[in-house]
Amino acid sequence: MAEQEKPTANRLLKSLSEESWRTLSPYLEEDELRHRESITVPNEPIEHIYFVERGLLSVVAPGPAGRRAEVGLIGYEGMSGAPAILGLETSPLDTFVQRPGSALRIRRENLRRCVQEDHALKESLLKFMHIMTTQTAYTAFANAHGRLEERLARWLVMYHDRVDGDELPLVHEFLAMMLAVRRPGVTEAVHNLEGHGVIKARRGNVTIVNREGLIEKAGGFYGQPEAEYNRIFATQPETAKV
Amino acid sequence: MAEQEKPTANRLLKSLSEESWRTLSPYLEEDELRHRESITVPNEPIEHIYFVERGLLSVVAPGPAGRRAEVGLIGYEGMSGAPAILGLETSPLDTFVQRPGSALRIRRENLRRCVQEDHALKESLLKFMHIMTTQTAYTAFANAHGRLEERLARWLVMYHDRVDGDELPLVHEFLAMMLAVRRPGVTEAVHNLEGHGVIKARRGNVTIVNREGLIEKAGGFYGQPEAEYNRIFATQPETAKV
DNA sequence: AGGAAATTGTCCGCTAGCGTACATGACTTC
DNA sequence: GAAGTCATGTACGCTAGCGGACAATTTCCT
Repeated sequence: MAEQEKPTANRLLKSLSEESWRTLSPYLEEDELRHRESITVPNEPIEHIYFVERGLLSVVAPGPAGRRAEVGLIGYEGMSGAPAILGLETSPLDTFVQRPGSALRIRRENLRRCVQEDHALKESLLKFMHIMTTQTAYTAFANAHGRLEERLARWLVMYHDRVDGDELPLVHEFLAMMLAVRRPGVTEAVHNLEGHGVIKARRGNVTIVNREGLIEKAGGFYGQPEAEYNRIFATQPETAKV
Repeated sequence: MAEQEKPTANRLLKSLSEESWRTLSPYLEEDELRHRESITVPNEPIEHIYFVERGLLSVVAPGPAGRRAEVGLIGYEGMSGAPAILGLETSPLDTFVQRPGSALRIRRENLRRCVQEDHALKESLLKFMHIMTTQTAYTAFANAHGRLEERLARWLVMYHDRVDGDELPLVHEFLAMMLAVRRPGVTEAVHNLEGHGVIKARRGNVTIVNREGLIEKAGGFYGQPEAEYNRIFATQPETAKV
């Protein structure tokens, strides 16, 4: 089966071999991703694993005093709940719908069964897990070194990668939470980026005007995990055709 | 084989089933961990995977302008080069010896063969990979929210977890690099912690005086990945006996 | 012992971003 | 179209930590 024929927009699923797809597909069901819906609750059993088709998931590390920081962003290129591949029931991290859309989902037990009988499937999914780890590592890096404006720019580009179109429905308050900074700080940084003409901001919306310029504004903090994704999934024969 | 009998101090290896140990052990060779030795070079083939027995490895994300930030710390509880389990040849991250010691190491191709024929072995090692991801996620969290003193305290406790004794041979310059902060900032934070009597600092050395107090000084940033490790590896029958 | 090197202590002005509060503007609801 | 809610703009004093420089100290090497 050529990947174009697989009835999904998920890049990870599309990269699977025909056989792996046959293993998995009977258990996949279409599901809507509703705004702010919780996909996995920290330390509670993961029920479903989601292969995103449209929309965005955020993975967040919850800490003391209700503080949180985003450690991962998942779009149509990936899946939620990676620990489930390893047979783990839970994870301390929190995953929720950040931008509504849709996904193919599978029950944890079924995924578990699939990856146990289909080794190649397991390998593919684990490779995505590596990408997520890389993303998290570079988020730690950016948090340590990056200025607010750079981190914001990085984040906007990462968001842009994962959705159609240049209009990102976002409010400052939410950005502040994701970046673990103060809301007026975001307002100021948005103004600066807009002043440089790389984005255009309206109430509840950021539009990417000049993606390349925005990447420059990210000051070198964008790109490493993305390069890793392309490196790894480009060597899969099924994606090489894209 | 009771785990106590396995000739290794590595907690991950000790947690393996008798069978998995038999799969792996023929390929393991003792190796010295020399100070600052490079264990894996970013984007170059991983040659060996190290199961640490004594000493410490640091995993670092290298970024533009020679900037770097630590995203993982590995002692006798873990292993280096997790991506190799997945069949990946390389990783963008850097691993080096932070504190000299010794390890059992295995060639990447051999590890790969072992995990392909021994499913349970693969599962165990992958579970450690999950721990590393969790550690990285909470490093990102601490980098985003924590003050320098809190991050330093967290780091010292994590170091303390992974070595024998309370004497940590450390210079401020190095701590500054790990935490991605300015060296005099470390000096000041060390003084503060010493002023509270939780550590004692001498040239090239930090001694843990009051571990519990130090954890408090970490302001809630220490503990989540460690809890996850204990949760996951305590359910392994082999470690339950310890 | 004497000089070199490494490590730590300290100081300066500076900046990013905080915490807080409040005002303005925009969209929604009835 | 009035009231209410949500989102954004802005201001102010404050603090942590920066960048850089330099001095003091300890250890190492010869």
